[in-house]
Amino acid sequence: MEEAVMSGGGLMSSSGRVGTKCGRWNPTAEQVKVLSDLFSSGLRTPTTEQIQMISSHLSSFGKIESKNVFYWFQNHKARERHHHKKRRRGGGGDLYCCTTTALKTTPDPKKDARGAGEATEAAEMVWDRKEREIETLELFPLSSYKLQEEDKWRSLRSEWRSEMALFNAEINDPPLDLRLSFLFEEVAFSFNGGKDSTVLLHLLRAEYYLQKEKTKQSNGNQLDSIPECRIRTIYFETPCAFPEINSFTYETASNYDLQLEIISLDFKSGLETLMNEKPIKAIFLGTRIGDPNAVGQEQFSPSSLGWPPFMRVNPILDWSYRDVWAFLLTCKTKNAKLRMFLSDSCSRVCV
Amino acid sequence: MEEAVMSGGGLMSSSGRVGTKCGRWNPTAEQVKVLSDLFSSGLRTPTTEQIQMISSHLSSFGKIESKNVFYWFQNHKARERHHHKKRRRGGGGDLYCCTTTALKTTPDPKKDARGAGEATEAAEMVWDRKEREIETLELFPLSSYKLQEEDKWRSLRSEWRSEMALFNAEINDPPLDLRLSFLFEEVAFSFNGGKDSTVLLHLLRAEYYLQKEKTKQSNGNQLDSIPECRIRTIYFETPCAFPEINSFTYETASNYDLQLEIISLDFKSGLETLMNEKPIKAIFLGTRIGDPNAVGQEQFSPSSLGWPPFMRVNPILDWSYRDVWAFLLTCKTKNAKLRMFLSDSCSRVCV
DNA sequence: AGTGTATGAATGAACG
DNA sequence: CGTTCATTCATACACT
Repeated sequence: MEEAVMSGGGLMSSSGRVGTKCGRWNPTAEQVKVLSDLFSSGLRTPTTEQIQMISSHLSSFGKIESKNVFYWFQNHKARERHHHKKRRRGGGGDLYCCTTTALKTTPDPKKDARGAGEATEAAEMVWDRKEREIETLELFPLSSYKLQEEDKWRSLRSEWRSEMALFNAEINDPPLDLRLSFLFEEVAFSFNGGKDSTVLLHLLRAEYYLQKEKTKQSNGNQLDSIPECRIRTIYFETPCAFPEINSFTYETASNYDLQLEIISLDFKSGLETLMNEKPIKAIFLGTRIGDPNAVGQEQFSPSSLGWPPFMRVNPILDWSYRDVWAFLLTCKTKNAKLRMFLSDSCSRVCV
Repeated sequence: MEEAVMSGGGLMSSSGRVGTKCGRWNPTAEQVKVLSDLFSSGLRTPTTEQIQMISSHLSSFGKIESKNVFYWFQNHKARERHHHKKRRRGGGGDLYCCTTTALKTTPDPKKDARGAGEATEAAEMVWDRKEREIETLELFPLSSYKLQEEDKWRSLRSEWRSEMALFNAEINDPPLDLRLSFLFEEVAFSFNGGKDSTVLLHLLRAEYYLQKEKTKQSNGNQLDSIPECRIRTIYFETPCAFPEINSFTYETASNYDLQLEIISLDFKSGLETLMNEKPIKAIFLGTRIGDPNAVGQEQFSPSSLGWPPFMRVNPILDWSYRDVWAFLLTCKTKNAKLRMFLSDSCSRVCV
């Protein structure tokens, strides 16, 4: 009984759809988020071109066809209307009648819970295009930071770790692990000279060297020196930036041997150009909660529509201002001397 | 965590859902019965209006929303189809393959069992809108009949009681207890002059006085006389009734000081009018198994769709014809002289 | 306490 | 565009 009835299609790459039978499209959490955002922005019946755009945009977050987008909007629209009708009529003296549309367009609380629960799972799927045997990198909680002054760090790290644990316990978000090979292949890092992205830079470098060391030891190869961390670094050069920021950025880049890829004018098309040269699946960002463009973002958030499709990864999204400062001071970063110049309005990029 | 996420609406009566977390709709046995009846009557995809009607009708038996009704029919239909398919396909050499549709439209044997098992529990919940400390009235088995000739009664009662016990054992239906205060508040009695409803009248009066006596004794108040039993009595006056029935009905009513509320033409709207004046949660009926309108009814059966919502209570549903006669003869009711005029087709009312 | 079944809820895919 | 079908997820409950 219970045969795999469908799957009439030919040989499609065994997309690691988790528990589902793959008979039909199963949107990832990111795809749903983009679609919902568009819907709540007012989009109801996208044109064919729009459907094409959205579909190709979303294809970065998982298997998808145009018709899926088409059906999604059609269903969502119809069900919104249906609910409205039911609300209006059944609104007699009954239980649920409040909340016009807003509550309905945003996913149900229950679905939210589900989405949160599956977030990492879905995010993992995006990375999960390659083999599994590779060592992983735990970003939450921070596993270790061996670059320097490891001892001074320990207290702070335990403090953070407890914060993380609390946070994770609250949102039921287990540590995210990313795979190093992918991390340094199709992933970029957005550096803007600000405190937050500097923190992120150190985190990435720390993890890089930590993992490299592990690999080296397990290989028994003690002679080769660890190659420098050369994560692809993108600098969105804002005209409003203070000169010090720019100079600090370049200085830092040379300090850490970063190959800055500078985008100055049109961020979107500039990024597109970069991604055409070499694909980018995800970009690490120093966004923190409270940032103007952090609204609606989570640790993993698909890029907004209109932008090239990629995953925005915000590892320090939940870091507090104090965390950042403690981190940087402990790191004795040059960044400290620039603190009076940094303002929130200029220190963020990318959407 | 795990708040009661939904029920965005305001103050809803704390629907005393038993063990469930109320996360989702949990239909009562009455609601399921109505829905199943409608389904087995052929209804598969009710229109929006029908859904509204059904929903508001069922809201008298417990918390319910329109979407619950919608989903219920959708699921029921789909699962019926699914089972059909499985039957057809898996017809290989397996256990159960016979019985085309007929068996499926009627509720599953297992579901039947559950329904029976929960019937009293759910019914109790309907009554359970008030406190619990009040004395209860056992209708099954008949607890006592102290009006008159108690002695002559005893044999018959024990006989009945054994029948009841057998019956109860078979359908696993423990004695139903109703609460007096509710019984004589939002409950009415349908009297039609027939033997059965006359029996029921005596039973109700008997229980009334019995309980009153108990209360009086426990209060130590021996002086006050017990007030007359004034249960609300509804008479559905059928034009086809023999003149003798009508006259007997009125005579009986005056004998027992009943305030007859007469409904003659349109039963439904007439009943609605009555219920608007003073709400009626349940109506006692003299329906017995074998009556034309007894099909599908149980001791507690929600009113049919199209009727105002109330609970039909059929205390003597399982009484035999002989039981009724024995009862009435022993009671020396005037009813006896009318026996030749009563026909089944004219002696039933209410659905 | 784990397991299976029944079923409420949701939603993708389509039909007319 | 409203409606309906098919499939799947999630949960309550029963059984052992």
